[in-house]
Amino acid sequence: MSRASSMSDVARVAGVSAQTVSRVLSDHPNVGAATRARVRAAVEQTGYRRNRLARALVTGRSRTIGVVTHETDFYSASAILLGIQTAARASGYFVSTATTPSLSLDAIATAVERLMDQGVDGLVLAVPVREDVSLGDLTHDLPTVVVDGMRSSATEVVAVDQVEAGRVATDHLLGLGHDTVWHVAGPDTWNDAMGRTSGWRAALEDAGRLVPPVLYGDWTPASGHRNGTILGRMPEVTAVFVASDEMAFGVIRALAELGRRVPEDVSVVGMDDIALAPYAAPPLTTVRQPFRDMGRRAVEHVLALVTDPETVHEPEVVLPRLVERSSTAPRG
Amino acid sequence: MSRASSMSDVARVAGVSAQTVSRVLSDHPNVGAATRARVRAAVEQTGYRRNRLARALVTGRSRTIGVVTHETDFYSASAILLGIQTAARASGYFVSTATTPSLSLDAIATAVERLMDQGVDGLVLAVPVREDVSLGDLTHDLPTVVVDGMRSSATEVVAVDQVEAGRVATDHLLGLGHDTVWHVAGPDTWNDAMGRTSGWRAALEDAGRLVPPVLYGDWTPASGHRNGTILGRMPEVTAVFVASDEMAFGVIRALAELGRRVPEDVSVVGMDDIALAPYAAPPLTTVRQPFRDMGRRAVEHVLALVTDPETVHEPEVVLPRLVERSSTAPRG
DNA sequence: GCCCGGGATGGTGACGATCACATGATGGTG
DNA sequence: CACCATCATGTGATCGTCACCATCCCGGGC
Repeated sequence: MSRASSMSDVARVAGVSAQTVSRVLSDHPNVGAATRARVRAAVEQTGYRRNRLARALVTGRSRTIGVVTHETDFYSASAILLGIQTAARASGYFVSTATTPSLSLDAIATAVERLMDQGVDGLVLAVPVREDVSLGDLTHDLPTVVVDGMRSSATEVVAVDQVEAGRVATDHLLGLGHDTVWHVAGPDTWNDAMGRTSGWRAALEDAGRLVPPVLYGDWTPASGHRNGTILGRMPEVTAVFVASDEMAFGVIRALAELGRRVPEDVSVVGMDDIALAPYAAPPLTTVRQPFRDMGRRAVEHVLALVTDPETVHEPEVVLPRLVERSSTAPRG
Repeated sequence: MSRASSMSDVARVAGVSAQTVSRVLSDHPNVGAATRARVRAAVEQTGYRRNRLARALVTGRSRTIGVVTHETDFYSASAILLGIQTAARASGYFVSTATTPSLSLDAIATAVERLMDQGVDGLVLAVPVREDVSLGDLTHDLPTVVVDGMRSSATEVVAVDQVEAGRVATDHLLGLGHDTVWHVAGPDTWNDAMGRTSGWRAALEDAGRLVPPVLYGDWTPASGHRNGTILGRMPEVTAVFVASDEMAFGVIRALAELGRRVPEDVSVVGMDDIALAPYAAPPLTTVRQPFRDMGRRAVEHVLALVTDPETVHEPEVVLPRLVERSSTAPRG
């Protein structure tokens, strides 16, 4: 084809002005029924498709939202992205993604700028944004929702109650009779990870238990394995709360290598409830995170902000749910 | 801010015409050094950013590539997407994603149309496209590369040699002394899955072994578990080639539940080498797929097509590599 | 001294759509 | 029957950029 047909082509075929075509396509009320039908037919006949670029240029709206994610293949990231995709599509929006190789403010800012160059209407940051960062500076006041962030801050955040999540996991283990619970945490650059850690600590303190030192991982199963090797060598460790299922797989593997059985010798609770969690050995007790749902809600909220910048975020707190499987057992 | 600054704003500040600003920004040669500097300063001062939409409108290039993926959280999909993202960014391109809830031709066509509305310059289809489908009809002759497709077809495809992959896995098991190898395949709608199955069958036939009936899964661990329950009940099954690691987790779990040990009683080979594969119980022997690399190559090829539609695809065949871990052992 | 080539710049008109406003027809009302 | 509200449609300007062509100026060759 030499050139895609434009509105004036359609207008010519239908014998009306381009403006009328525009009205028909935008479902404007004030168009005669006969004209409308004629235009529809002409559109069909010419195979016309509205040019979104031209449209975006003049309206200032691209109907695209930008998503910044960390450049990893973690389950959580892809699940959130999936929720975002689905919700955006349902609302007739497009999704443009920018990954950032690092979590430094610079790298995130670069990703954001790339998306702004794209002309996105709103932004979902699926990366941790520290509380001391002014979101306005970062995003130049584009409607933005952060998926990993402190709910206490002024920024718009969609998140489950991570403190509660840490607490639920820990309480479950304490309830099984364990004296205390060890913790393999996520990187302290992530707000979600820190939230889980505080919940864990709070639960232990509330129960008057000893708070063991925190071990840190980087979300990868390999880092779980490293930490599992340490924990497995300490006979007093009977219960571990791991801040992600992927790390939990590593921990369990390391324990197995050291001859410590799960759950007979050590109980392990993960976090996320990834698709493979039920198929771990043993099936992993974990705290479910509604990733898709978070993505969906992030989109809904961004779109609300896009439509009306004055929208106030009502943080609906989603309570995480413990999914009990076989990696936890009463203290032997 | 009331309105982002435009080229004419910058031009006014620099005391030149908008055209000159455009030339400076496009690194056109014919601009005086002094003028160039002045314009650069003005750009800096006004915080000007070129409007990509307007640019795309007039040039007909959006510097965006569209990706169609299946709406799932499978590791493979997110890893490929990751490779695409990285490569696109490196080339200064943007990525817009559209997920399709089903693999029907209609659903895929809808996703493609959404992306075309977006004005993408090229397309990567990370979904299976049947050989009898005219890619041209689907994509209206937009530069397109398919990631899951038959290499034999006329379409532009980036893929590893799946037949070889199936063969490698099967040969490995036969080499360990197993009489034959059972197979849990992926859905027969996927070309990759079918390739693996043919490789498996060919390896068995070449070795003059009995070819057992194929069991089919849907890539999910749950489907692996279902099939594992069947296989585990048959004492004659000593070796299984599973078409994805995620299903392999399910198979292994089912075998464990039935009291069959891996690898002592049954050897299992997976496919993909997902991040969790080394942390399965036991660590999974599998065939590595270079997902990120495939994504990267898909982008490179699409961009070549965008630049020069006459580009001919040289299918560099990537040979898959067996990664031996502990889920396979010589026949006991 | 004249002419020519080419580097540096500016002006104009698309690109494809929408918006604000203008126009003409219609019909109901006092 | 004059008047105005309402609906249906057209006109012109505009969004921000780049392609194309015109213009100006300078230096060099003959």
